[in-house]
Amino acid sequence: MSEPAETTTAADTPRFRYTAALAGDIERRWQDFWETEGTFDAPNPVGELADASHPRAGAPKLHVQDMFPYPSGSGLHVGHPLGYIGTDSYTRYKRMTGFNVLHPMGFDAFGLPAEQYAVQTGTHPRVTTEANVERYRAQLRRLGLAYDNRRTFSTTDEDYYRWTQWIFLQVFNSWYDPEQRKARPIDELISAFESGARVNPAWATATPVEKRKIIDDHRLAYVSEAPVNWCPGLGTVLANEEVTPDGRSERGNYPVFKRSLKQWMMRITAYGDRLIEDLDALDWPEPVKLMQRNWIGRSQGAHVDFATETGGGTITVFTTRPDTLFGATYMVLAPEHELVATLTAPTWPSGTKDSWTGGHATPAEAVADYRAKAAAKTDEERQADAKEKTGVFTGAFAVNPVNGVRVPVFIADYVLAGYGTGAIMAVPAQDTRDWEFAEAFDLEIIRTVQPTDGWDGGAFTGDGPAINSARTDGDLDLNGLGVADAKARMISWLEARGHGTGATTYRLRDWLFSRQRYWGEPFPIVYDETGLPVPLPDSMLPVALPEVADFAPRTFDPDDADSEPETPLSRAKEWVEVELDLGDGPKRYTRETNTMPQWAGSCWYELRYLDPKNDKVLVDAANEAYWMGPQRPGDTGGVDLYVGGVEHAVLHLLYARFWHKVLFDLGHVSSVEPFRKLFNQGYIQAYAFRDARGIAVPAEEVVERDGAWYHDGEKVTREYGKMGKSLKNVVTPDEMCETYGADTFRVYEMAMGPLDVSRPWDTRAVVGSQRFLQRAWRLVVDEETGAVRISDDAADEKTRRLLHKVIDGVRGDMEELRFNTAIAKLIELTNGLTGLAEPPREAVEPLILMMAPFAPHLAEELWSKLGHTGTLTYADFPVADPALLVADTVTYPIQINGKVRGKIEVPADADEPTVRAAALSEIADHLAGREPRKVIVVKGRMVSVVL
RNA sequence: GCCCGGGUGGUGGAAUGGCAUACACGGCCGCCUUAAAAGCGGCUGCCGAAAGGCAUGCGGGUUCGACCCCCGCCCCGGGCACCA
Repeated sequence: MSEPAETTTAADTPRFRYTAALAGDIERRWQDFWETEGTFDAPNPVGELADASHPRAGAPKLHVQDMFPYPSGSGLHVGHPLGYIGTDSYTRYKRMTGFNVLHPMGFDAFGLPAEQYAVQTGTHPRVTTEANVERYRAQLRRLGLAYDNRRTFSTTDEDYYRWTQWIFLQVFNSWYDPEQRKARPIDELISAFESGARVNPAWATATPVEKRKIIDDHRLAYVSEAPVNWCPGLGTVLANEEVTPDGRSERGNYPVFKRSLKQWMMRITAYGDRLIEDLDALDWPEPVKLMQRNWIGRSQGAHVDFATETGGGTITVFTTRPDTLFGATYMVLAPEHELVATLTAPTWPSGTKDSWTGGHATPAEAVADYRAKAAAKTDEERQADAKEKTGVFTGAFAVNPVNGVRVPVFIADYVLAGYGTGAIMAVPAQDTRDWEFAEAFDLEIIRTVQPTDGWDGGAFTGDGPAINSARTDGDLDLNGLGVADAKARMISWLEARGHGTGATTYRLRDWLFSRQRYWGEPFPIVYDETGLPVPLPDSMLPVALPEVADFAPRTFDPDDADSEPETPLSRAKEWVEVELDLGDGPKRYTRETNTMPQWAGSCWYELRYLDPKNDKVLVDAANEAYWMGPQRPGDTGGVDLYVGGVEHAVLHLLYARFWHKVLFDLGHVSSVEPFRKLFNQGYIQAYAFRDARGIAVPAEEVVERDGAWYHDGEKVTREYGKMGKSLKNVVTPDEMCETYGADTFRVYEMAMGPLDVSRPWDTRAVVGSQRFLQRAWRLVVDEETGAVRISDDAADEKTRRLLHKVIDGVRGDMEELRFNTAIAKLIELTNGLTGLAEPPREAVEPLILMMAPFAPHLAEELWSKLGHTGTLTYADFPVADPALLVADTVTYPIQINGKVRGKIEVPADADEPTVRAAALSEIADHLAGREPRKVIVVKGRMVSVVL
């Protein structure tokens, strides 16, 4: 390396001080070096990226990945790279401990903002997106992040989305076999129907088109006419996961309506059980696992059939508490339930209470009125009204199958059409909602579980012995059984008598997979004259996005629920209408004009990093097995460490797991899960300031005086939140690199707290990290002359002990991602060395190696100044000498009744009686002749005396 | 309402049963400087002149000893919310 260019600084700043300018010079040089040398290229076992001569070829592997960013137009602020710097520090450390490290970075570049910008300005989304990606690359490069640059891509690259489309075809060409609990090729289902191995009564007589429909209904990707979330304001439909609990779009906050529309779906529900069960094997934060469990919402219980008296058919309910069936005193259907019309009685039966009729003369009127009111309510209003139970009696009665008792049937909006069967048996004694309804409508309450002593009334949902739960004929008696046993007994009775079956239901719905947008992956699907979908062969991939004049989907008045989606691609007429030869000669086809949701590209990118140049397969089996395969029996495989924000807990992470499992079932990957270990980093937030009018003022211009804040002499108020343009509190990594240098910025971000904790940004405090690096620099370089001032003499005993204590501590911290405490220890070591006239090489070299993960440019520079050639990337991380970790003397604090009253220093190997005697003599004054009641000596720790 | 996570100096944080407040910021004092900045050194939990006392959200408990374990409560952040 060449000597640094002379830095221009104030006249009296020492010429060789580690200033921002010098740091910038060092950083640029090393970034160029790393890039030219391909320093961070990780060798694959096979293929184009294999390299048997690499220092880590064949070494134990480590695959660490960040959730890749969407490259937004405003670039990075200091909060964005927190996780990237964390994984970079960790992987640089692991490289030095012998691992072959894969740490790639890419860009999730399809998505709404580029499209909306395109709509406003007419700029093609590809142009905007590529410019943003270049800006991100430059910003990340400047931070010295050690990526394997051969493995980077954007999801918008044709080479990439070609494989996204290929995976879609895999999903489309599969069905889920519940017996084998896995996806299988659709051809196997067709063969099974043909041979009769699987019985489908309609198959034998079906026409070819009908057979296609039957098959299409089994595919894992399918078109369905079903209620979906239609968002007129965005002009597109949305997945359930993209709709907020108050019924609005997560992006844009527009109203969302339930509309029945023909859309692509993915059968993620088939994987509900496996998605829940396999969570147990993952090393993920518990809250994220819990959110996924809740979202999937598996509940186990039974379907129970209730006969109806009026000939309206059988009402099937789902219940998690079949044990309480003797306490079912009424039933409720969702207002939209299909049996409501046929059930509703012509007149009010005798015994109808006034409160049940809603003031109407006939059940039909009451039902019609209630249904109209319920339909008019938005989800939001429905929730707001949730406290008060409403409903009306249908005039119909059903028969409780367990004891033959007649129970009235109501409709009420507290029962949801979309969950279970849309109908419930109501057991007020054991269900809070049913209790509230029963009180409001004066219905009977029969306890079937004995509440605990002192229960003050209300529904009892806990465990207890069953009561009032026996048939008079002795055929069934649950009394005395606990809830679990009673459930099991009841289910077997229902099954034996044909009244019901054990059952499991899910809250999870199938994944709505099509969007009415331009900037997304086109579907590799065309439609023939039957209107049924036809998959394109692999040879026709990629299906490239066509050029269009107008990128916008048709949007509507956000409240216009009856509007119809219209896709941008449908306007590219010459693209949509196409002649193809799909095996039976050239024919006219119509292309699918929806595009895939933004999640598609991020559903599998962890796999493409493994083998990004491969144009034969998605990922070579040997490369996949090496980087992501299971490491031992029972292991799920997957990325060894995946770092990102908790906001993707159910969206991205659920979809990616689903796709990965399909690919596993079809034999394309050996790992069962995409991400073995997940880590949620915290957020860096910032203070923002507003003046008296409530307008945000530039945060950097605000000064603090006596606990108040002022801007231009005017008092302003402070708030805490995200960094953003509108709050005028954005701080960028570029500014930090300019003012302090990238290494200082990196050290500061890692030192300011644990990686998983959110915290406020404080530019003023960055100088502390710069001072640390300056002190370390000064250990090696004379600031005035630039000469290396290291001594080759042995370190003194004290220095040596400090060094090895720090090595030991830093290794432990690095393994556990405790970067803040690792840096604190490095600062202690540095401070311990700065006092020495000539710092010993023996201690300085390990210090530099240990600093390398956090301040890689500085470390490389000092390493070469100490006479080493090339990079330290693959140098060995220091190892502590165990002999130097045990002290030869130990200081024991002495407590009297829990308060420290003295200290003694004794040889480390002193036995207990010696320590005890020394301690008692030390505190003789405090004892004043009294005999201690008890003396506890904790070896190596302390002495506790009780008076 | 239910389920998670958290509450430690002026600030970010350290300590997972054994000397509470490591490390850093800020503040104060000093060195250097014509001066300022930068840099370097010292002090800095609170009360108190000191001796000493008091401090890890609040109240109890277990223990020789509790920020740490247990019980009850308060506050902050997040998730879910009529899911039968």
